[in-house]
Amino acid sequence: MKVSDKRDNIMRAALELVTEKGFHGAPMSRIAEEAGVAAGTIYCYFESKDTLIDELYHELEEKLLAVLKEGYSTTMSLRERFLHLGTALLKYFITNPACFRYMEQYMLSPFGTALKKNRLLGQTGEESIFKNLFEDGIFLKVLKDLPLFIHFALAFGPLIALARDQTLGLISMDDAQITQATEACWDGIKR
Amino acid sequence: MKVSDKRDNIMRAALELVTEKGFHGAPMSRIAEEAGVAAGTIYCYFESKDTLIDELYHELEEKLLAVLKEGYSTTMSLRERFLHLGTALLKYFITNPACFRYMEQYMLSPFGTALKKNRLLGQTGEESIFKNLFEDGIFLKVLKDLPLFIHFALAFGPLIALARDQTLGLISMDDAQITQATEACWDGIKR
DNA sequence: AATAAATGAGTGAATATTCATTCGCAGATA
DNA sequence: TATCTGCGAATGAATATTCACTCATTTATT
Repeated sequence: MKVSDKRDNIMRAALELVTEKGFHGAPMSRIAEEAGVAAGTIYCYFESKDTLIDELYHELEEKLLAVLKEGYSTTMSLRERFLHLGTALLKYFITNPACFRYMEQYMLSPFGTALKKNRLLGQTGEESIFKNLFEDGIFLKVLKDLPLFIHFALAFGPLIALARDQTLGLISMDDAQITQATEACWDGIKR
Repeated sequence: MKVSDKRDNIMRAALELVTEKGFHGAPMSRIAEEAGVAAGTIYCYFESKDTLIDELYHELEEKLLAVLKEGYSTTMSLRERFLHLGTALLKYFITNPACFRYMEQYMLSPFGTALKKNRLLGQTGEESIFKNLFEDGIFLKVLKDLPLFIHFALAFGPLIALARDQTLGLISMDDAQITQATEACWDGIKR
């Protein structure tokens, strides 16, 4: 087994366990077991459980961001840009439920709130691509003249809620419904 | 100290600690300490930590539901009914941040997902009042012809997102913004 | 005095992390 | 080629901590 394989296996095991049982249902011992690795080995790759959790989050976010950018261009109309990002986000979460559940748990934990506070200053991550879209829309008077944070809530809130219900197995959406839901979000933010 | 005071103090302490540090940052020993009570005393009132957590949630939900029903009447127009409920919900969460943060944590934990699954069958709790509203709106062709769960997501998603950001101290909304946000939610669900 | 309520040190299980030891193998040596 | 050597990677038993929960005892109430 190669060095990088071990790191990947640890990541995979952590993702799976945290997703299924939550942060506290994922002890390092079980992560190690699941990864086919000794308990101490994790500490060859990660300083602590906290850094493992952090690094996994940032890796997932990077992948998500890459997917959102696929086929995205600022030359499209604002509505097209929004629909592209919204449906891509929802579809990605639905086809990668573990990713969604991990990111959501992270975001609601002390880790995530700390991250959010930092990002209020210099914007990074997936948020800036949406920020640009909303700012353009407000300037061009296509979107309502509301604070950015309300636009974020109106756009993301429903999509996250749907992703959650779907990954929990409470509902099952098809592509048409995904589009309908994203269009309704647009109705919420558009002027 | 009266018997009921002790129970209330335990509840208050649990709410405060869970709100600030999460379920796992709220060990029974600290809840007892914060409540001014011995560790064993909690077990005079609650069978286990789990039942304490459950009972606290249901108590908070009951209070919230009572507030939402204040001044609510099905004789109002659908839009008025929705704006009443939406703004009342958001205002209540903003003025009771601990309540919001507790309920959100609960809902995302295994406790909450179990509860949600049960409620899919026989509807109870705060959901039924919204369910009636949405069903009326769809029947009267005032709302989009979408599955109920999408309406729930469109209506609650943004409000919850805003309540979260506000209770985390990331934003600060005034009454006008609360109304604007709720009106935008209406735009999302209306035909 | 009799009963009930409250106490808090104690118990055992679980957990994150450490560290003395082992392992595997890339080069060096003969 | 065959053997040795050094070293970082990997190990997993041991450690120290934390936690939910118990129960013999004390305190309050009637």
